[in-house]
Amino acid sequence: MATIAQVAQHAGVSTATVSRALNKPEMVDDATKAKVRAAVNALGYRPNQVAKGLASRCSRTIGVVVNQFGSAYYGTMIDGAEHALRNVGYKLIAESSGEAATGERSAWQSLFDRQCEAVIVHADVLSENEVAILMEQHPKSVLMNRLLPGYEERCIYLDNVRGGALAAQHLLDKGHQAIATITGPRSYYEAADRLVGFQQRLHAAGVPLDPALTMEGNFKDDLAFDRMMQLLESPKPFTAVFCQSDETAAGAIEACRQKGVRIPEDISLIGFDDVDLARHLSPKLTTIRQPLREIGAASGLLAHAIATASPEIKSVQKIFEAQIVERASVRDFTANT
Amino acid sequence: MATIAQVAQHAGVSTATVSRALNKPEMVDDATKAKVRAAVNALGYRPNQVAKGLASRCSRTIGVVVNQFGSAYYGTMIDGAEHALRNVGYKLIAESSGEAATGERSAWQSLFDRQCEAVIVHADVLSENEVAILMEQHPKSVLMNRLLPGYEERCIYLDNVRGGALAAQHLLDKGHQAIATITGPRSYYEAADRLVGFQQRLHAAGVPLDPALTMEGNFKDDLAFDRMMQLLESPKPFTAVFCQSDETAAGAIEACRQKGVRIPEDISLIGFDDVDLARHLSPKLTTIRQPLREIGAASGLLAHAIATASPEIKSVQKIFEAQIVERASVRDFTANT
DNA sequence: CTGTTAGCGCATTCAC
DNA sequence: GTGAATGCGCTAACAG
Repeated sequence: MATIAQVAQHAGVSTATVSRALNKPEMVDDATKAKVRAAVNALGYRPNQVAKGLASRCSRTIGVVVNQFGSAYYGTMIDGAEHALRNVGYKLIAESSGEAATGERSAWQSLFDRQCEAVIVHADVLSENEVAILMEQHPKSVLMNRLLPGYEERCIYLDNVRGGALAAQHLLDKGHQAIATITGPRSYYEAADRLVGFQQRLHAAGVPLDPALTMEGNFKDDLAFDRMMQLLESPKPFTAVFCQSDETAAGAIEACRQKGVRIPEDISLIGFDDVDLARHLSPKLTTIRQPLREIGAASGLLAHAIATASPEIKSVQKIFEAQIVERASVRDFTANT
Repeated sequence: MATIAQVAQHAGVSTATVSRALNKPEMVDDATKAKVRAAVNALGYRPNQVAKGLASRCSRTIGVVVNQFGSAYYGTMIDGAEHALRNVGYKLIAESSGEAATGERSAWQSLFDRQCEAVIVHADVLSENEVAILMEQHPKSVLMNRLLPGYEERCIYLDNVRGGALAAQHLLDKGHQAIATITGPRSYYEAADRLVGFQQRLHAAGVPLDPALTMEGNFKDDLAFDRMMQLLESPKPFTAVFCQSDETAAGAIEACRQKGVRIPEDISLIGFDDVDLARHLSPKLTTIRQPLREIGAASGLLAHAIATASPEIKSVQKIFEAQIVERASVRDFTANT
């Protein structure tokens, strides 16, 4: 590994000139620039970005912490953030938290220890209070796909209330009147918001949501399977169920299959997220799409704006809207009346 | 951000002592250690890892480059690598290449520029020659899930030939005699190897693989759909198709559905990978499992061994074996004879 | 336009 | 056991 000093010597100039030739070409004479370039090529010199960062106090790096990488949900957001950042010449460095509160906390810290100029956090496990404390401690942080009241300016999130309402509206439009739901973990704000929106819309239409038909899941298919079984075995009749994630719907479908219940003829299902899984399920899942890639990109933009203290902080889109993606898992009762 | 100098001043000692108290506690008196600790807490001091790396010339960081994050395939491997590295006190920093050769090259370089002590590369697009050149240029690199002849010691990979053979064997065991296949891109070595193993096994059993029933896909579902349509519309009869990825199988299933072809009654399907998708497909997909997490973990271990020039380089497992996961997409002709 | 002088924050000699 | 220098590789004033 050649250093800048060696290049300088080889080119017969000072290290400062080499540095300028590389970073501020307009400040240096063409002739010397050529000499420097020649030396750089001859030695295969590559600037040490770490030293550069130390000296200039700017690392051009932004960190991101997620639960895990092995899921399309997180991966898609990271992809979005990475591309957005690449466009402005920043690098993204990712760290996973291992789905533990201590992991989230330490990853958050550690990224700043590495001189990230800002960090994007997808906090799943940390409580609202803990997140608030960390947001105070690290002002250059942005929350990805999470709303923390009081920190709206540093949050990129989906309007989950409207997402839930969308699901309800679709079901109502198709003539459903007896509706069940399998939510996410009660402690997750997304789950709570989706449920609120869902209930409100139903209520507004004079269709109450029976508590006995409201099940708490955890966004995973295994538990969803159990919940759907319970639903199917309960005496309460229903024609549709709103699943708060596509994976939840996958578990529910499996339960229906085992019970010999047809979808959508007997029971209609609507999911949430619209990850790849949704279109591979059978029947193809009607779902509420979350623009994950865009949410990731916005997080990247916001983090960059915060890092550089640019006024763009205000102009980046922070709230995203869910959209319905109609496929084949919801029966239309209004068609054959 | 407090610096080590401020801590030293606050504690009434030298910066060297602070450094030692933190990194080599046994070399410093208990009393002064206490003073240092107090100062650290009082100022909320956190060592700057970048400066630390510069001074000690070891960053305790390993890089990884993948095509994209938004797929479970890459994500799972990264998770494996991250956990393995975390156990040995190393950090993983990931960069995506955007599925382009220049991207792969530049990500590879850039991670070394950031003083990664080693980098793990999942090279998809780069040609064998180009990868070989880069492997020479950067001796501290390991290839993840790819075998590059001549560099076996720095490669972690699946025995794809055996994986292909496994698929063939399973089909033969179930009594299939007329078999089709939809491969990955011909230029990918995995695809070629899987096909070789598949063919050899078939050949050994006296069951030839008809070239007209061998289609080139790209591991994605869209193209697989088209290929399966072609297969279904061709005059050649067949009872099973080996899909070189689960997503390929998903596309094939869709084609069958549109054609009214039942799986596995009319046509049997076998996939490759065993990502989550496989068990959510309908019917549940019988597939060849690739231990992605383990492959990622081994890559992490090997990269760490190479970074620290430890003799463990030799002892980490480099070749992984595929396994068959039987589900419900293959018909058993031997059962009802 | 270019060279000299100072650091960035820390670890690591070498004396004491 | 501890402090005073020195340097990691680079950028950023300040002169000239």
